[in-house]
Amino acid sequence: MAEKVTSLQVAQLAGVSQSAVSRVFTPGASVSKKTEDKVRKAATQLGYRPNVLARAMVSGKSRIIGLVVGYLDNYFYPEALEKLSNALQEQGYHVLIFMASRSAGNIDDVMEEILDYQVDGVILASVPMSSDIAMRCQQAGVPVVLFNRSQDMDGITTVTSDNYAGGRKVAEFLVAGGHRQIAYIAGWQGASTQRDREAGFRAALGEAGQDLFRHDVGEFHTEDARAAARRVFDVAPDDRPDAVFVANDHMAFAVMDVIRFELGLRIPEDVSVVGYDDVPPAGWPAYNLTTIRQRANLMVAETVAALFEHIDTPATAKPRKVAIDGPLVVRTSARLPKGWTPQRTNT
Amino acid sequence: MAEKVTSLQVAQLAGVSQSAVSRVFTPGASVSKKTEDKVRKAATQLGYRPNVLARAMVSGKSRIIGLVVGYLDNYFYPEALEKLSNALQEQGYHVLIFMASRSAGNIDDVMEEILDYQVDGVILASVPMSSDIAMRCQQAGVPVVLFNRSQDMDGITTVTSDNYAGGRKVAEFLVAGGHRQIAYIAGWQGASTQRDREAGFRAALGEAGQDLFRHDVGEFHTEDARAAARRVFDVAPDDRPDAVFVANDHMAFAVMDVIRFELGLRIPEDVSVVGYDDVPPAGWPAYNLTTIRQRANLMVAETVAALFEHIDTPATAKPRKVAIDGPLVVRTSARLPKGWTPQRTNT
DNA sequence: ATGAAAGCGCTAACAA
DNA sequence: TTGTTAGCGCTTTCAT
Repeated sequence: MAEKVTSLQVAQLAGVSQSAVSRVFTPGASVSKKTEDKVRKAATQLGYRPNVLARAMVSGKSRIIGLVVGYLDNYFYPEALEKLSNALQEQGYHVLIFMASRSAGNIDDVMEEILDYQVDGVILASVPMSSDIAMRCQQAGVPVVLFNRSQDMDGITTVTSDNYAGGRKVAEFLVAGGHRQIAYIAGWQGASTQRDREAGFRAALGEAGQDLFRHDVGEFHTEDARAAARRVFDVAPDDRPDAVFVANDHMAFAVMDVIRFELGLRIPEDVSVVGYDDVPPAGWPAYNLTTIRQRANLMVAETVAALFEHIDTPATAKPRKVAIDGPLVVRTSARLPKGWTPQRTNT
Repeated sequence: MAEKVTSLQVAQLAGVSQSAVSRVFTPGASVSKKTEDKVRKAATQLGYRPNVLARAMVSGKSRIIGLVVGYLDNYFYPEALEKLSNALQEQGYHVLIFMASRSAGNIDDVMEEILDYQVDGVILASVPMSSDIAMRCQQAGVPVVLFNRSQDMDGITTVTSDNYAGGRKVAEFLVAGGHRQIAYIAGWQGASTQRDREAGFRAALGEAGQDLFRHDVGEFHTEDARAAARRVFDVAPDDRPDAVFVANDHMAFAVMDVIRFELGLRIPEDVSVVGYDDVPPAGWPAYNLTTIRQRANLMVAETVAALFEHIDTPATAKPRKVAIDGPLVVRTSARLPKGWTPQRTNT
């Protein structure tokens, strides 16, 4: 079992000073080709690799990014997590995960813990009380960016899709499709994503001269969404909405299941359904859900860029609110306005 | 912005030595009640928290567990990741994520990186070449456990569901259901999970006097599974299997979609489909997939327990292969043998 | 029970 | 370009 190899051992084998070894492994340090060769040879021979923790102690940079995530039920998050982690890895950073959800009682504890690791930055994804936590980080001098949550509070960088515009697009699409009794099933009201989607949706509906026909809340949870769907659709035919915008795909699947399999209604003939996120199952033929795409790649790229900006140039980096436009992906869960055609399935 | 507070500052404020402060924050050290009170008071006042990295340097324990994961497409992994992270957090450990998949070209690089962080242990989940990597860890003196992968190689602790037994159960269920032309759609052959499921399935089929009617490979990927489904089912009715066991749920959804929506066949009247994993969408009414449940909670508990055993008592901990039995969850995607009833949906 | 002192493995001035 | 030196913040003997 290969024991720990230190830079000192490498130095001795190579016949140079310990600092010479350090320099070889420090990008941008000045070492002669000859020394470098000797050191690399010795290092390889011994299987030496610099100790990240020791380096972090003295340099103050751990190359660790804390990622706080509430839950992974919504399949948008596994995707985002994977991309985030990959993007960070490419920059030589790594992700320390903190589940802020269930068991982990106190979110404050989680924050303490995360700061104990001297992380270089923090990404908050789908976390309740994001703003409080974000402030704590700021105060501790740790750069933060909120992923898929925005906050009124200034001074915090946030990256989201353009939820307001997305909500508008859905309303316009549904109105163009000839719907006149349009319902909305909301997510958790504490989430800015939910509020913005609803606001955009209502605004565009209003401009088209329509009011929301029905409103209910699914809290972003499957079971709550199911219950909401029953309240909204298990009614006399005349009271039934002819279309529903569900605040995210995760809930939309549950809503579709209730509509089709419990109530025996047809989609989209009896009811049009539109979701938000475009997670993979939305493209599965069993759902074929028309939905707003959240462009995870772009959101991740912006998040990482903003975070590094704050890390590298804390003085000049200013907080910004990035909202990335997402297209409406037209499939078959909602009636098509004239002239529209659905996208090919499973792209 | 609160600057870093050191134990020395706390010591000075409390009027004690720096070591006293250290002892207060070291479980099981000997400090008088009086000293402890003074220190805690000063610590709270200053907002002091021990620096995990510095502690790791001297103690040699980072309280970081490296989690290497190949991909998160299969929705079993987000669930496992969440539970794993929670379980570890409860023990005061945290998870450093390494995506071993796509972009990250060389898996060896990933391993180097992970060891650079002086992790106390490594969990490998769904990683190609697991055994090589695991050996590398062992050699570096870092405890490893393979999650949801097993290896012939001795000396490595692995935790899986009992894939062989699971495969058997499916075969027995399908045979009891009166099927006589039973197909199998395999996952990636490099995965022990795939091999064991297939082996168990074939064995029980053989004991019932049946041969596999058709065999194809879906590689655990949606698109490959779809293609396999077409090859297997888009044939003359007599050549068509009357049942198929798909190596995991993720592929089973794709297979069901092809069978129902491309080929217009009915499930389970024309074809019975059984999967493996029991991920959440399996319980969604649009699929209602009969499948073997992987008990994530148990698997996680065993994984964490085994890992800590190796960390805490490296001398006496011996490698073991844990295989956790998983029940067949009977839903409606496969014809019921006499006397069987489907479980309630969405449990 | 407590303090002093010696590092953990490394980077970053500072000289040379 | 290179070696020497001084720590980073903490735990852990070793005395007291």
